[in-house]
Amino acid sequence: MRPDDLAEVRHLPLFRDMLKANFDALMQGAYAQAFPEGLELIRQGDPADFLHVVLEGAVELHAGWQDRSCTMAVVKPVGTFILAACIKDVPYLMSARTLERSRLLLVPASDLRAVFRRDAEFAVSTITELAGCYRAVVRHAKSLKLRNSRERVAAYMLKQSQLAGGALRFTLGIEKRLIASYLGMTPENLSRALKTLDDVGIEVHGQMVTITDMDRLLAFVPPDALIDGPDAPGLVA
Amino acid sequence: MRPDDLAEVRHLPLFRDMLKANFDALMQGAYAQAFPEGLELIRQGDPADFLHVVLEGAVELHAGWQDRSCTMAVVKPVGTFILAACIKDVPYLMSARTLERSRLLLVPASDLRAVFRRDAEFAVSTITELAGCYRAVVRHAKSLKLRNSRERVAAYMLKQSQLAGGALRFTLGIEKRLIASYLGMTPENLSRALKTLDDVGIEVHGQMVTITDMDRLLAFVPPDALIDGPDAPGLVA
DNA sequence: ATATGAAATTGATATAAATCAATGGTTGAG
DNA sequence: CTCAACCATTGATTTATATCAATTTCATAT
Repeated sequence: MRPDDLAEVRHLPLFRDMLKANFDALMQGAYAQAFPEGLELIRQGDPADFLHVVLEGAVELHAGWQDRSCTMAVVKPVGTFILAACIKDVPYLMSARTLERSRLLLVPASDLRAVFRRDAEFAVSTITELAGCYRAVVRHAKSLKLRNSRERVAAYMLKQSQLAGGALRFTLGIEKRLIASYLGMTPENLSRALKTLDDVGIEVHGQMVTITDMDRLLAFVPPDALIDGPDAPGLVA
Repeated sequence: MRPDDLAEVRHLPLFRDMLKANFDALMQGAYAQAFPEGLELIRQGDPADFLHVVLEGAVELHAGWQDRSCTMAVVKPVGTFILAACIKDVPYLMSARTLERSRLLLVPASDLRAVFRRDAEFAVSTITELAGCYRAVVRHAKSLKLRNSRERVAAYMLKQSQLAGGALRFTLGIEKRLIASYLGMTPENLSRALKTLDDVGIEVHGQMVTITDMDRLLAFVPPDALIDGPDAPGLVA
């Protein structure tokens, strides 16, 4: 594991407030590893052995039932995933696969549980991180239940624009089929929705998104801090 | 606040492992109060001042956007809600209203935050509680994305049967319009879905549900521990 | 460059679900 | 007991979305 990785991990909200000795102990048992694109890192139902931290690349969290599956989130550097399962020592609810070549830090779940019992600051950070994750999923569920697919797409684009620093022009960064699945619709439906969204000020060509009329976009999907608000760090989709 | 309430609260997973002194201190600042039916206890967007514990009655958590709204959960005794907002000291993502006359325990959020900083056991309990809440919402989102409305209804009935100790006959306990909203569908659609579900072994008359053919029901919605698994205590719908 | 395979788009159609409208049933207040 | 209000149901219809099928586009490996 590279020293600058260590520094970056140390700066994560989850790790930055804990005692140095405890951080070092955690990292002692952890290891960084590179994985090729398309690798299934964990499968839903597996026992939760490691907290995963994305150092480089991108990881898709997805879930399946019967023969169906859907994208639940995409995590980019520097974000963590499956903290909750590790803490409760129960099976993962979601699977994870690399979307590109990725480097991950794997922190043994048992170490995690041991450390937050003796480091109050780390316990507080864990609480805050989990609360953030919880709220992110609640927002996702609200979006699914309160908006139709066209509105979800528009809100998604608006949010990506904000993540890009308010740019009116940005690239999507992930495949449209993943966005579609994340937003709870088919790729065909997303494609059609995007075409009709020029009515409200969004134009998309390939990976490039241009917001041609922010006022109309804002009128169409009034952004709501209680749905579109800031997520946990590293959580892209 | 009644002594037996106190005992019941003390037995909650969230509170049972903390030091007695700290529990007493928390309860010192807390107060129990009865509310009439249909009262809006909190509104989404409000600052999070109190952790709520349902001692008696039932509380609906719901969310709104534009002119729409939907039920996100129903909490019955003895369950807590809006822990995450209290911890992060940020606005509530959901509103809450009493479904019937209810008695609640209100614990000041600031006390909460102070106590888990000095009581490691309480911090661990909070972590575990939050992880459970997180997983409950993830399951809800998975259900919304992976199942159609008929399947969600069938799975809901199956789960209620299990909550009723595996009974093949049980009462719903909440209004159908709430169930519909919770499951992400209209009341009309729920009504129709229920009628067609006799095909797979479910019959509903009023509030009474009878599972007439468990095998067929299980074949139709193979229950999945990663979706239908046990929720946080007190979380009914 | 060209061939290959996956993603994205497009069109046609089917299905699921929402909406609108009307009716019947239940509950609680007076 | 009767009425009013709300919930639940039912039917007719519209709308949203999924599905199926066929191209086209794009990225990549050869």
